[in-house]
Parts: sequence; C-alpha cells; structure tokens
Amino acid sequence: MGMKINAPRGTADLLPAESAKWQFAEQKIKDICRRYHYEEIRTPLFEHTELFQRSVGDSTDIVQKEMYTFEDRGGRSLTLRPEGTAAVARAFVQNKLYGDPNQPKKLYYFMQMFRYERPQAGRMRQLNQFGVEVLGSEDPAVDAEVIDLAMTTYQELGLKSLKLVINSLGDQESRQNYRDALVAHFTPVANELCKDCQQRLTQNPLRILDCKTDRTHPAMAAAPSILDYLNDASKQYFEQVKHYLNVIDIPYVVDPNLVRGLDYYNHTAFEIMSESDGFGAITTLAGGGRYNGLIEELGGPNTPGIGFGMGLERLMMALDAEKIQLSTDKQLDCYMVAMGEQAEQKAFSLVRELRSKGIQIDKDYQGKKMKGQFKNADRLQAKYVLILGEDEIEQGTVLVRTMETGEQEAINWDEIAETMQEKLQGGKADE
RNA sequence: GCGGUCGUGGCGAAGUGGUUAACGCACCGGAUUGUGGCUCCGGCAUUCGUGGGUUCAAGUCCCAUCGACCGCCCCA
Repeated sequence: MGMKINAPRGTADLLPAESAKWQFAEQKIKDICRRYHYEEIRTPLFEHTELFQRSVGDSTDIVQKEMYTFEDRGGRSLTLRPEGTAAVARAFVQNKLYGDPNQPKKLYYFMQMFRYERPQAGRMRQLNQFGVEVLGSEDPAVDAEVIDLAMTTYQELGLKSLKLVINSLGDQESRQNYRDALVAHFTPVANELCKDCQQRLTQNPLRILDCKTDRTHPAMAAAPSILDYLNDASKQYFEQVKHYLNVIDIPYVVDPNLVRGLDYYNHTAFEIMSESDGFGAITTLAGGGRYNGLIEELGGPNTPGIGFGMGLERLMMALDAEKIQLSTDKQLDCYMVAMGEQAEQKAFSLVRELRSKGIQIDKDYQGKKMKGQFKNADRLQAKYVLILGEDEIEQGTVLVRTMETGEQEAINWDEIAETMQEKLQGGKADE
C-alpha cells in the first residue's frame, strides 16, 4: 500500500450524501436570483495580491494574516481570493460593465473562498459562498432588496431562528468624524486597553468596538455611537433603508457596534445570524454592506455598490441545527438484472438504449449472481427491475418487475423503452 | 498565533499493564438451484495514528511527532 494522503487542513470533501443537499440548496438559491433578476458572474480563483490589499484594507485580519498568497513562476504576487466583492468589483471595472445600458448591474456568484485560519465548526480554509453585488445604484430600496434577497434565501429553505442586524457607517465625512471621535475618546485610556486595541487605535479605531477582551472596560460603554456622528445625508439614507425594510415586513435590530471588518464599507452594514440552539459558537451566516467608493478606488468611474457574502457551509449547519431536511430524491427508476453471457451483452445495450430515451437505469458491474443483483436493486430503492435471462433472450423479451408489488410482465425489446417511459410518467403523476 | 479534547476494522464502539483485541451496523458467503426486504448459520483487525522509551509483559504508562475535532481572536 502506498502512502496515505489526507485533504489539507481546513478543507473537506463533499460526498454524494451531502452534495445532493447542496445541489438542492443551490438550485433553490438560483431560482430566487432568477426571480429577483440577478445574473451570474464567475471570476478567477486567484487575483493580484494588491487587489485585496487595496480594497479589503491592509489593516484587516484578512489581509494581515489570512491570505493564501504565493508567487507564480513569473514573479507575480497572487492570492487565492479571500472574499468576493473585491474580485467582482475588479471585473466590473476591467470589463467596463459601467458602460452597459442595463443599470444597476445585479450580479450573483457561487465561489470558493480561501482564508488561512485555524479551522473549527463553521470555519474552513476553503469555504463556499453565495454572494450578490449590485453596482450602479444608490437607491436605499436596493439596500433593502439585497437584504431581502438574503433573508428570503434562508426563509425559503426553511430557517426560522434568524436575526438581522443592521447599522450605518455613514459616508466618508461621517465615518471620518466618528473615527476622530473614537480616537479622542480612547486615547486617554489607551494604556488600559488590550494590545490589539492599542494598535487598532491608530490603524482601525472602529474595530475597537468589536473587541471581546475590552468589552467590560468602562470606556466601551461610554464610547460615542456612530449614529450620533452621521451627517444629515447619511442619517436620511439610513432612515430610508429602514423604511423600506419596514415596508416589506423584514424585522431587524440596529446595532451601532456592528462595524464589519473590511475597509471598503460605508453606509449600510448588515449581518444575518442564526439563533438556533445546537449551532456552533459562530453564529454569523451572512454579512454585507454598501461600498460606494470601491469602484473608483479600483480605477473605475464613481459607482456605488452594495452586496453580501453568504457562507454555504454555515447555511447547511443552520439547516441541520433546525433539523430541516432538504428533499433529496434518491430513488432509482430502474435496475437491470441479467444472468448468463448472452443476457449480459443484451442487457448492456438495452441499458444504453433506455438511457438514450431519458430513462434512469443502472446495472451490476461486480459480477454478482442474481440474488446479489436483486439486493443491489433493493438497496438502491429501484422502482422497477428489468430481468433478462436465457428464457427472455430466446423470446426477445425482458421481464419488468414492479418492486413494490412484485408484479411482473414480459415486454418485447422494441417496446421496452416506451413502456418504461409510460410507467415512470404515471408514477410521477401520482405523487 | 494561543488553549482544550481525542486518535482501536468501512462506520459506531468496548477495552481501569497480563494468555487467541468484545459487541453492534455495514459488507461477503451459505440455507434458498431464475427473484429483493425477514430469519438462521458462517466469514470479516497478525493489530490499536506514527516513532521512541519504561516493563518479564503496553491498545492500556511516559515522551515526541502527526492528524482530527472544539474553543479564543476574527469572521462566511
């Protein structure tokens, strides 16, 4: 035996029992995207490292310690994408989608993301995300539509214990004023804060509010709220977003401490969490927000944008936690049982013919005897078994056995495809 | 980067230093010769993640190493 090699840490194989559920969920999500009129975009797995440094931000955890960065043979620094927005924004600029007469561009994606972290429940080094980006509109109704799309996705898959948290980071001016206020507030007590927060004070003061270590420090409770620093335009925008959410009956809580990790966010920020018991320590299912300066930052025209990323592994975990079974029909339509050299040959070509007529059918490839072949058929929950032996070869027929009832009838070879089509059609009509 | 728990057949799992490593599921063969599910009988780990050590004796104790899972930070 050769050396055993396992999948790298933080990666996992998706086996048939699970992939069937994923297919169901993905199909559902794609249908929702169709109804909301979002179109799919696919971008490369890796990008120039600089893209993420510039857009996500040098001071963020993602860029500082989580990127899979490597040098290719041409000496370029490339990075496996850690998130989707930067890549989609880059594609929008590069392909001049801002010139498309259809605006805003409403895009969705299913992509793998890569982050170098210690794996734990709901956290992988390679993860799957469904995400959405709307580029080219600053209508607060779009913010509500994007949030609605995410919430609807969860709801249509059956999740109940959801919490939507929203906040506004304001525009550039508001954000800068607030930042200054935070620095002024925390600087006098800087030496009482944790090491991380002392760094954040100069690099990314907003994230001090996120800190769990200093949660109990008196300065935290007394910290200024972003909501008090929004200028009139920002305040009004946030009010309208909330208004639109109210109009379509989406409940939310405003959390002024929700700042979101990435640099490009402004105005609306939101997170959707699971509140069901039996979920891991990580509760965030999806997160997103508005990023009005990003396209310009990446060399495009001034274009507003908003989007979210939704963790599919976490979606599946949430479904499990709420004991929701996605319907996966595993029943096999037909199974071919053959005995004898001649029958084997004929069975192989009959199976091929039935498949070409749209019928789902499988057969044995393990050289099993008839009893074993029937066991297979039973295990696969075959609705019908087609039996081909010496007698049938002589008569030019195949025996069709309805497994549930045990009834059998002989059908001529040239009628078998049509007969099975009818039987399977009829079966479906009953359901 | 830090902390905790744990590695026994395809899977679940017993085993508190002492002769041939329980049991259940799954799987394979037979009773059943052209018919599945049920039943009965039989088979299925020269070996306990890997390496080293202690001992007359190690799955069991010690050390190292690798791996998995969970938690912290942060997030999907």
